[in-house]
Amino acid sequence: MREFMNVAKAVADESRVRILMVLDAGELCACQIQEMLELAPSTVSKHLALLYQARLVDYRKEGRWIFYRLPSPEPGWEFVQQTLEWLRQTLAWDATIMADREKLKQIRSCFVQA
Amino acid sequence: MREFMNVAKAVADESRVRILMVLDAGELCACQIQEMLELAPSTVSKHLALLYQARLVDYRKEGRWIFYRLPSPEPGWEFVQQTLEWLRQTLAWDATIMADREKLKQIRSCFVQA
DNA sequence: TTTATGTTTTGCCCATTAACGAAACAACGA
DNA sequence: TCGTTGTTTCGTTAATGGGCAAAACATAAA
Repeated sequence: MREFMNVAKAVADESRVRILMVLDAGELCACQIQEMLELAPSTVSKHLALLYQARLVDYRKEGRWIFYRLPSPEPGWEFVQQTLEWLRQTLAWDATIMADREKLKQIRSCFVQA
Repeated sequence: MREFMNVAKAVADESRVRILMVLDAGELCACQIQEMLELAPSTVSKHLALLYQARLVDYRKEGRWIFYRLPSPEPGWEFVQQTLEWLRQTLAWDATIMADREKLKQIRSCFVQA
């Protein structure tokens, strides 16, 4: 139950839901997510830490950047995938989510790795 | 998005999740739910009102009692059913939920309508 | 080494919310 | 009618949680 509640609370915030949905299109570094949400870096960092605690995102470090992505399926954590699937089905055509995807195209095109 | 967030916030509380799962076995009056959760009537009433606002429960009045139940499928609100299905799949074997079901058997057997 | 950039941690403020008790409301029974 | 029972509303309190800025941390470039 505790693990379920962690996940449920994680998706009970609009910013975090937007993060998950935009990561569905591929990994992003924290600064790209910050730019998309237009929130302070510390705020976004906290959101990402909470999503990681709930096992809803994974990350890798590369140079100065930290790239976040949705987790790959893991035995014993099927309900994480079910949660993501629930989000996809419910929010696929949501106006906010679609606008975020559009905005992200711009952000992606300006991003260059060293 | 607003409707989705209402549902997401509704299931981000353990008491409310327990209510939904126990209603999956059939309708209950508010006093039975109160007895199961061991919370003050006013607290449970507020939880039920919030679940109703999110369209996650429905109710009917009969005499002095108010019976709550899960909603039947409605066109345009498929995601409510998807949410309930997500809960069922995730929490079917949860210890808390199973204990609640057991406790409810006692509560049901003591309940007599006028 | 110093500077710049990306990220997280810390500390604080403000809004939200879960909890309760008391009071109000509703419906039945004596 | 008057109590009794079931439920909700209201008012208050304590805990939670999202937001920011500033400081700390990490890594790469100058």
